[in-house]
Amino acid sequence: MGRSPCCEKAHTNKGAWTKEEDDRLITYIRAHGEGCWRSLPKAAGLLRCGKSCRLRWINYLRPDLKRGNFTVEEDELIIKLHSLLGNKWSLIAGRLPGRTDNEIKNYWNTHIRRKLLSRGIDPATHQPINELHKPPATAAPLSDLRDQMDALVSFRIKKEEAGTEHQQCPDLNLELRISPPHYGQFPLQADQQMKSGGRSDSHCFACSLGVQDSKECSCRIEGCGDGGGSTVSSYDFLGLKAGVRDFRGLEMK
DNA sequence: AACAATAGCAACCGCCACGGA
DNA sequence: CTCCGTGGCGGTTGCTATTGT
Repeated sequence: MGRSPCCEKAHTNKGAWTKEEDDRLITYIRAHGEGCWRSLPKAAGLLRCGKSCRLRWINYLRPDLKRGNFTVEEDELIIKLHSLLGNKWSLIAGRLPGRTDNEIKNYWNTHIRRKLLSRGIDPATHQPINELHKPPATAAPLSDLRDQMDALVSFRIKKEEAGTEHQQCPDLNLELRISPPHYGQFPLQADQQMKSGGRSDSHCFACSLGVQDSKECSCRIEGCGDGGGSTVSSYDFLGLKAGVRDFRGLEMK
């Protein structure tokens, strides 16, 4: 038994969306909100698979999208975040209000990669290309790993470097910090986290990145943001392997 | 003007994590 | 604990627009 397809391919449209399809999707989501994507196409009268609807909505139709060119500040922020997070486009998008992971991914591949290469920087490693020709180091000693840990933990994007971006987006705290799961302050949650392998259902991604009191913040911790349902389910800090879901808090209000 | 090459981006595909049964 | 359905993510594809010859 193979994996069941996400939709009945024989009866679904593919390719570019028409204006009418867009209208149907928008109308449906405005009326019912983002619900079960699998059943949405049928309910909305669309011959599309749920995944396709979700993608179209998230990447193109959402009302809070910021269309248009990326600013220099956004450029630099993307580069910094990529150097920290790698190809975690959804995480990077979470730090750029109004931008989608797909948009950022495309922008990276078409513009920023070339920009970095022209600066003599390897876009994958963010190291000077010359450095790549040095003989590879042998297994990193523990002290080096510790240094890298420290660097990650204390990594900050300086506000002054971001300049106008911060002024334009006061909610965007550019003091980005990656830190190990925080257990001490919330003993009950810590217990839940331990039981679920480090996951938390109440500590949102915004908080874990140091953007408490922001619009992105959606956890229910006192003194935190205004809520909205986004959660961080896991964040493999050491490997920067994030299984972060639904952190954008973009439900229709 | 016609064609080829390249760039840009929307959309698709396959995999994986999560949560509920 | 395991299985399965679903949503989400990252990589890739393919179409269209633009630029070069």
